[in-house]
Amino acid sequence: MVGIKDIAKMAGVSVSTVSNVINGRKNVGKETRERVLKICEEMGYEPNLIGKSLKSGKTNTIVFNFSDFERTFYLKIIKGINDYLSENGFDLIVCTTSSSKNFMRNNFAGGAIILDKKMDNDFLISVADEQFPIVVMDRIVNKDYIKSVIVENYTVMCDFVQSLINKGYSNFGYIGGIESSLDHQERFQAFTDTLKNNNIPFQRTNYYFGDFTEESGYRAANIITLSNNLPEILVCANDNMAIGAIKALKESNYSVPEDISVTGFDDANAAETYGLTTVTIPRYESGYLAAKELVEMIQGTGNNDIFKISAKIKWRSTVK
Amino acid sequence: MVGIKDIAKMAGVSVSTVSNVINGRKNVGKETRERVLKICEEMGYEPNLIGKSLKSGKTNTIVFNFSDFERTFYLKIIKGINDYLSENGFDLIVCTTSSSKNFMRNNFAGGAIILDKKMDNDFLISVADEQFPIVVMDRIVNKDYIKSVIVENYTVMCDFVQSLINKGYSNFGYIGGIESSLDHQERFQAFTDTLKNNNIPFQRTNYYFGDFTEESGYRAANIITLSNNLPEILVCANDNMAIGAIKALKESNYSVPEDISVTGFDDANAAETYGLTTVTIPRYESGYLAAKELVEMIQGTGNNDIFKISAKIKWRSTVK
DNA sequence: TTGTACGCGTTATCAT
DNA sequence: ATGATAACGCGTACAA
Repeated sequence: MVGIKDIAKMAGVSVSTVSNVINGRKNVGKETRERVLKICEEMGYEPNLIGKSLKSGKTNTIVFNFSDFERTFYLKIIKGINDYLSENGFDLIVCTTSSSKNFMRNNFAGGAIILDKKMDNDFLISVADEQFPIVVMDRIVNKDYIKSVIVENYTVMCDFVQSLINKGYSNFGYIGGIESSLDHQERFQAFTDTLKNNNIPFQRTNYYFGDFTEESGYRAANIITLSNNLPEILVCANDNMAIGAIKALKESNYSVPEDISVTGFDDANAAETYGLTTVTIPRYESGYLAAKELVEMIQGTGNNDIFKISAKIKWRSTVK
Repeated sequence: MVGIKDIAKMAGVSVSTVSNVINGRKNVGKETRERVLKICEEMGYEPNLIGKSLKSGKTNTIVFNFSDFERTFYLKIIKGINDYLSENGFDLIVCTTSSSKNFMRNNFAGGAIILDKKMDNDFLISVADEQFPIVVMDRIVNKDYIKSVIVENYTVMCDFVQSLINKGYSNFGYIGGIESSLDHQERFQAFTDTLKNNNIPFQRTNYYFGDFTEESGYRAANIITLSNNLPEILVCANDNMAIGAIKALKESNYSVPEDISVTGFDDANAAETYGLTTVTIPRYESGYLAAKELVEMIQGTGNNDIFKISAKIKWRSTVK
C-alpha cells in the first residue's frame, strides 16, 4: 500500500508538502505540486480513509442499516438512498445490525439511516449527536439529531376504506397480525376509525390473525371460508397475506371479486400478477428523501420534525 | 466517544492495563480486571475499529460490491454472505461500485466479493494480493488471490435440454439476447451443443432476441405467433422473458403447455406463480460459499481454482 | 515554501 | 501485575 510517506520520499519532499498538494492548498510551488501529483498518479496513491478519519474526525461515509432479506422492496429503498448520496458526494455502506453498530461508534461514519427494528432506540439515542445525526425509518424517536421518516399510513388507509364504503361495501373482514409495528397499528386504527365514522359496525370476530406471510393469509382465509359469515370484502394488512388469502379462496371455489373482494397493502412485486388492489408506497422516493434529510442535518440545515411520506391507492381487479 | 484512555483514567490504571483486560490477557490482577470491566460496562465502551486496524494493519471487514437493484435475488446472495461472515466474526459492508473502490484501496477491508460487472477486471487485478484477496461472482478472472465463483450453467442446461429431447420435443425455439454475459453464452452454447449431439437441427430463424426483461419476452412471443412455424417448445434464457412470452401466448389463445411449452432460467419469484418450468440457482448458497471461499483465502488456506455452483431443474406445468 | 512534531485509539514490546 | 512508550497513516499547527 502506497502512502503519503512513500510519495514524499520519491518526490524528495516532506509529507506535509504532499499533504498540502493533495488537499489543494496553495502554499506549494507550482513545480513541486506538479511533480508530486505526477508521482501520486504513477504510484496509484489513494488517501487512506482510516488515517484520515482517525485524525480529522470527519467523513463522507453514511451507514444504512437493515436486516430483513425477505422484503424485496428494501432494494428500492437502498437504491433511493444510494442515488441521493452518490449525487452528493457521499459514500454509502449497507450493513446489518451488529456491523452497523461498529461503524457508528467510531467516527468512521458521518451519519446513519436506520431501518432495522433490531437496532434499539436506546443505542440510537446514545450515539446521535451533532457530529453523527441519524434518520430512522418506519419508527418515531424523539431526540435531537434523530429524524423520523415514516410512511403516512393513517391518512391513506382512511381514504382507502372510505372509498370502499362509498363503493357500497359494509361487511368487512380484516386480516392483521400480532406484530405491533407502528405501521400496522396505524393501518388498523385508520380502518376502525373510518368504519366508526360511517357508523359501520366491525366485530372482533371478523379480525383474523396472520404474521404477514403469504402462508398465514392462506390459513386465515381457509378459516374464513369455514365460517358462516363470509365478509363482502377482506382487507389485509399487507400484500403477502392478501395473496395467500386469494389462493385459499380460489381453491375453495370462491371468485374474487365476485363472491368476495380482497385488498392488500404494499404493492409488492406479486401484487400486479394477482391484480391485487393495494396501496403503493413510494419506496425509492422514501429512501431518497431519507438520505436528503440526513445530509441536511449533517450540513446543519436540517431539523428533526417528523417527515411523512404519502402513499397512493392502486386500484386493480380484486375489488368490484 | 469513550475510549481506552478514558477508561484508564477512571480506573486509575494505565492504558496498557485496560488493553490487556479487554483483550483477555492473563497478566492482570483479578481485582483490577473486574474494576476495569465494570467501568467499561458502565461507560458503554466499545473498541474503536479504526484505531485497531490502524495499528494492526488487519481488519475483519469484508466489502460486497453490487449495483443491480432490479434483481431481487441479490438480496438472497447478500443474506448468504452475511450469514457466513457473521458466523465467522467478520463485518460485512455492502456498497455500490464507486464507494467499494474507496474501501478496497486502503487496508480498511480485508477482502471483497464482487458481483457488479461495472467493477472492471483491471482494477481488481491491481488491488488483489495476499493482504486483500477477492472473490468474483459470475465471471472468471485469472490471477492469484482472485477466486471465481460461478454458476455451472453449461452442465445443467445440457441436462435440461437433453431431458426435453427425451420427452419427445424436437422443434425448439429460443429467446436469448444480445447481452454477452458469460452466463448467457454458456446457456446458449449448452442448448446448441445438446441439440447437435442429438442430431436435431436448430435454425437461426428460431432464435429470437430479447433483453432479459418481461416486456421483451412478450414482444418476442408475439412475433413467434405471427410466424407460420410455431415451435413445440420455447426455451428462454431467463424467467422474465419466459413469463412475458407466456402472457403473449395466452393472449393469442395458445394454451401452455398444450399448444406450446415454455421454459425459463433463474427460478425468479414469479416463476412459481406461473407454474414455469425453469432452473433453480441456489442464490443464498452461492453467497454463503463465496464468503466461505474468501475467508479461506484470507486465512491462507484457500486457492484460486474456479468454484462452480450447480443448479437444478425445477419441473413445473409449462412443459408437458 | 518546506519541515518537524504531535495527536487520533489501539496494541506490542519492553521495563519496572 | 502494571506501566511507559513506540508505532500505524494521515492532517495540521507551527516553526524554520
